[in-house]
Amino acid sequence: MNEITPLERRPDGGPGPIRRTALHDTLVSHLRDMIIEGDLPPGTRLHEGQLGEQLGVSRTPLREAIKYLASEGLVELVPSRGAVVKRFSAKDVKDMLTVLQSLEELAGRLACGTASDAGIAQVRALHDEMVARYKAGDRLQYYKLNQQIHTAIAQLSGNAALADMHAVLQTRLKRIRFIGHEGPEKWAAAVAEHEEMIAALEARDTEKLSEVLGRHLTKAWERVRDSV
Amino acid sequence: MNEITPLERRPDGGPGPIRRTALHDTLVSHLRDMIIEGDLPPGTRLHEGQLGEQLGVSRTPLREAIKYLASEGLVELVPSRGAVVKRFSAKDVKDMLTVLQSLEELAGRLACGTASDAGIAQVRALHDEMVARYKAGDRLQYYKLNQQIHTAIAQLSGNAALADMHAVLQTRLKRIRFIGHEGPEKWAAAVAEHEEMIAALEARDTEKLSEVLGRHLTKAWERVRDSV
DNA sequence: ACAGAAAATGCTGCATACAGAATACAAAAC
DNA sequence: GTTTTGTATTCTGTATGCAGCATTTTCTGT
Repeated sequence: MNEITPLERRPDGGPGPIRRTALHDTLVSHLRDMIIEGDLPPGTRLHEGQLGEQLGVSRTPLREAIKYLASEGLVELVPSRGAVVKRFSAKDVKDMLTVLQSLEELAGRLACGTASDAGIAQVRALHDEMVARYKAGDRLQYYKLNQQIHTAIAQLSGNAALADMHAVLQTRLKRIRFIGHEGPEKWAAAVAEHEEMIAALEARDTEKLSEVLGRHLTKAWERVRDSV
Repeated sequence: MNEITPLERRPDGGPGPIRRTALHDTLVSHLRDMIIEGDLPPGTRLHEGQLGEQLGVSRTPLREAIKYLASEGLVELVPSRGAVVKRFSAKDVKDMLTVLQSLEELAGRLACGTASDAGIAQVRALHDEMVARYKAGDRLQYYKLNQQIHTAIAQLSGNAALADMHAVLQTRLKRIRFIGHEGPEKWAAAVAEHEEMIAALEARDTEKLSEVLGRHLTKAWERVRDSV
């Protein structure tokens, strides 16, 4: 997608010493994005020397970031041969969506009980923004807000472990969703489902929300099925 | 629990060059065990120089292993201050068990449909072995086989993502369960529930298995509640 | 004696250097 | 022409060294 660019190591832009302490987090996010956005397609070997030079970072922090991502499941470590970007089969994706569905149903049930009105209002705000982006035809922003909404619902559950697991799966799936270009009618259906979701959440209708979230992901599978 | 001992870096025991390629995995497992078994209690700062010297490893691979464990959620990275063993509150544990329960119910449903007879037989074998350890009063082996059974059921689902998420939560909870000393009557109840589980699995009784797994974890919370 | 500031120590974060393993290539033998 | 083996290169795996931040200790002034 993009070219591989050096890391911005001085976020404030000013002179003076570089921010050393944030390099690890920055590197992890950067690599994660590069994988999600397709700069590093599945199967690519992560060449420490080369990649490090392109990013303007030495091998040590790069290796640490790669190990971190390996534990997240985005890359695979092969002894003596470095790391490669993990490749997901269609079954893998379906399996992940199955688990995600189960987690979101749980999150929906919990959220209806424990979420604050303010929290629900925030999700509503995200949703309205997303609909605006949809109407404007801005796919990228729509996609990002979509993810944010699902993440927000997971967090509304008040269950940190649940939000964690959800985030891990969501990250692994991001790349798939990123490339999944759905047609206009399917896109419209997805937006309609989201509207149902928010309504159920505002009504704190546990069963309804759980059901819609489940249905939403079943359809999500149909939408990406052919892209995998 | 144990003393901190140097890593065994030559698993074959014989002469010749040490197995270098496995160091990362070995270190990760070793540190994980040290955390689970209480050699590194929650809140402990992981001192790179000191810990590395005790393990007989230089700082670089140690740092990589720590970053890996950070992504697994066992340790927390504090900028400029290294890593500390993560501390879980009672609510954290309850939350993790809630998610684990949801995952196991899903696994039970899937396993009843897709598991092979051979796979079920293996779980039965583990169960019988576990009962034998129970009768012998061997708590440690009982505990380990108990974990293996739950892991095995997650794997029987045939859903790799599910098994993954289950394993992550199980690992985070291992320490809690390790210290949770239940009384004889509660122990007996747990064994009885396990017997129900296996029976339901062998009968491929989806609803029953799902229900028992759910109940089993609800009770598990009651058992550890006071230990946290 | 106490409070604040300055120096000192110890640790993390990053870079570089070195050793061993895997692979690629080339030359020789069949 | 094909296979095999030796060599060279490249990359990973590990160790070490240096610089900066955090904390603690000590010194100074009131």
